[in-house]
Amino acid sequence: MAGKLSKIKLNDYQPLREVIFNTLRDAIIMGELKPGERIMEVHLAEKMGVSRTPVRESIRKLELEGLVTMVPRKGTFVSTLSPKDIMDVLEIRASLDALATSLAAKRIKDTELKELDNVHIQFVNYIEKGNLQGIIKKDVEFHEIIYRSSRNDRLIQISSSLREQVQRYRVVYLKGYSNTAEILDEHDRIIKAISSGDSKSAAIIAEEHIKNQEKAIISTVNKSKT
Amino acid sequence: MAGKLSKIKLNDYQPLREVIFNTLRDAIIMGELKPGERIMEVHLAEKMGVSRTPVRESIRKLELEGLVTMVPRKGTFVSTLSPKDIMDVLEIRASLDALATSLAAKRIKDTELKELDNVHIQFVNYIEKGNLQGIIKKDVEFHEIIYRSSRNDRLIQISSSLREQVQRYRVVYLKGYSNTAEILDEHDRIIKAISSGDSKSAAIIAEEHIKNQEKAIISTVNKSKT
DNA sequence: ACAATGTCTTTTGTATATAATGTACTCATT
DNA sequence: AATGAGTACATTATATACAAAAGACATTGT
Repeated sequence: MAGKLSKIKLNDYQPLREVIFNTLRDAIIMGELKPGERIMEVHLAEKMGVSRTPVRESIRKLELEGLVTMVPRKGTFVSTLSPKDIMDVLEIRASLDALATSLAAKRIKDTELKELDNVHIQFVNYIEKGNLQGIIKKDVEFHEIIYRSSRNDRLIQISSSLREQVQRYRVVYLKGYSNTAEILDEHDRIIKAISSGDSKSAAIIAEEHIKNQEKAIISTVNKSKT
Repeated sequence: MAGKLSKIKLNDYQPLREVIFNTLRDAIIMGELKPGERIMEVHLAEKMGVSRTPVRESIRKLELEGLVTMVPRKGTFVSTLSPKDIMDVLEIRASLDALATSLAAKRIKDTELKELDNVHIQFVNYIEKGNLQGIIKKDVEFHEIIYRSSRNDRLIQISSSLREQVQRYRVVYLKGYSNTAEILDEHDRIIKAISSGDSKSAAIIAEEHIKNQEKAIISTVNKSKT
């Protein structure tokens, strides 16, 4: 059991900068820190009861993730998120989701397939109950399992960063999901394609799935313009 | 002329951490810092004549780019780069290059098309002369123009980070290019597809182009095993 | 009244100091 | 001789101190 213990301890310790990084990232994604809002090191450090150093290090990482924008000797701001930005992200995600799903169709294990089924069932449940938090959670899990099953670590990493961006946009501008029925149906078809090992159609459906999101967002943007 | 002066000054100023970040990144990509090699803050700071702070901040960013690996309270090491890692990267690049090239076929401007032609001509020249440095440079430029023409900023950013990884692998393990004739032919066909606006075949050719690189690398790996 | 300049404040950029942790080595004990 | 505790050393993690730059505002000259 020593292995387990040491592993637990390893997961246990987190440097302050990691804690702060996660806190800030979540705050930005969940819209608590709004696009364009200024981030001041001293202020944050005081608020969290730490010194500026770990705060600074966290901000550097957020910068590379694109969540904040730094202007040298001026300050740091929460990145703005234009419709063009989110279109760019979705354009990429369409490709990468297609890739991940087709890889998953080839490489998924039985246990993962079962997980996928379970998560989907819970997803359907939450939709029926109208539980938005639950819906979001299970939607994220659904795609996470697929990405994990692709057996491509870097793909997992990149796509989760992209997913964050979309999530952020959704929270800040859309404030929720729409067309859940359609999403549900697409998830159904994705599961079928993966479980039958049909990587070609898995890719096609996954790509459509994202493109439909694009359309939904475009229509919302246009609506808010008029 | 005041505008020009102030503009120059603006571009001129780079925080130390940026300079260090770039220096270290290049050193890793060019194989001067070898995979697994340890990176010590004090040591680097002394060597570059600065304090530890900007060095640390640079390392944080390198970590997020995946070029170094940190173990809390132990130290930082140049990331190792297994064949599996590089296969993962190429798998993604195949998709993203296909995407970028198909987008470029739709969105490229005449001036960029001319640039592309020019770079390709220079590329051919360098191949004939056997100038390896030149070949690499023009190959990079070729793909950079295509990515730029995709008009998708995030795609540009992600793919250039992936390209760095491949480049690093090439330098560290392969120490050069092979099958230049094939690459040349593929670039030719990519230009044709883009200039005729044929996004479908542009995507297909670009994907093949990367997959051929995969094959080349796989065969080299297998060769070095025996 | 308006523009230019200077100074004052705020905030970031960099350096250094202190604390905590991991590693390696020595020495004693079995 | 092998193992384990203890200790010294190396290195990172965090905090604080100091320097430099940018922005705001007031003051002064025209």
